[in-house]
Amino acid sequence: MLEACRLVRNLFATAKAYRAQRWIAEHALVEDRYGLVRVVAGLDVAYKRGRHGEDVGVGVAVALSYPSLKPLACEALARVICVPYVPGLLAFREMAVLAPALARLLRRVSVDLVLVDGHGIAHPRRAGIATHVGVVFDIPSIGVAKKRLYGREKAVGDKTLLVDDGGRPIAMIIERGRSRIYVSPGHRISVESSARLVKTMLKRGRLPEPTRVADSLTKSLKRVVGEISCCDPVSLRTPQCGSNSRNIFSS
DNA sequence: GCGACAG
DNA sequence: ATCTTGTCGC
Repeated sequence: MLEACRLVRNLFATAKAYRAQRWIAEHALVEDRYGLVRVVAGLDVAYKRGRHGEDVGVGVAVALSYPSLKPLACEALARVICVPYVPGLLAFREMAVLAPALARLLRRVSVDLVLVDGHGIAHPRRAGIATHVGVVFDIPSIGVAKKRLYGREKAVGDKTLLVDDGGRPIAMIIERGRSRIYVSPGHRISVESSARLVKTMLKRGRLPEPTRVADSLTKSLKRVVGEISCCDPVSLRTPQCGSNSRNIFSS
């Protein structure tokens, strides 16, 4: 079983991944094509080491009301991840858990916007994980990253942007004290709107609420995930959210 | 050849 | 991302 994963690892073709990303980028819309925002989803993945050295990914998709930012629903699952982390190819490693989680969340709630942990078009091929999610689901998405991957900084007025080789804006840097986050469009939204919306979701800590809650849930859930031997997704019991118990999401 | 390099 | 000891401060 471990050999099977090793095989997949070796077969992973960077060239084909690049082709797929060029396709994703071609289909990404960096304009404001979203409606009234009532529900925002946060996506994140955490990892734990399996008994035999495999990576087990725990993916979470949580829906929050907007602008009140109260948890409404959450879907989570875990599975063995055979794709290695390669800078620029993060989506191929995390989509395996994020896609099923988001798909199931969308079955329960009508989501207007998705915040993904990672970059959107602030990527060497304009196809960061937030763009993958946005294009694949054809849903407005924004990438929120803690570190830069691509692009050079450029001060414009009182703001700092990230621009590509052609000088085109690809992300906005939002600074809070000594820390900063990189906000870039994933799909169906502009750089300006991405930054404006994310700012309205900054509550406590460094990340916007949907991302912070997803991150918190992901870390809590991985502690209660048992051994997973196959690559098939395993559903995770999710904390009840909404009316009565939103306390679980506090931390 | 030498850095840079999301999570 | 994950691992991981000690330390600073409310």
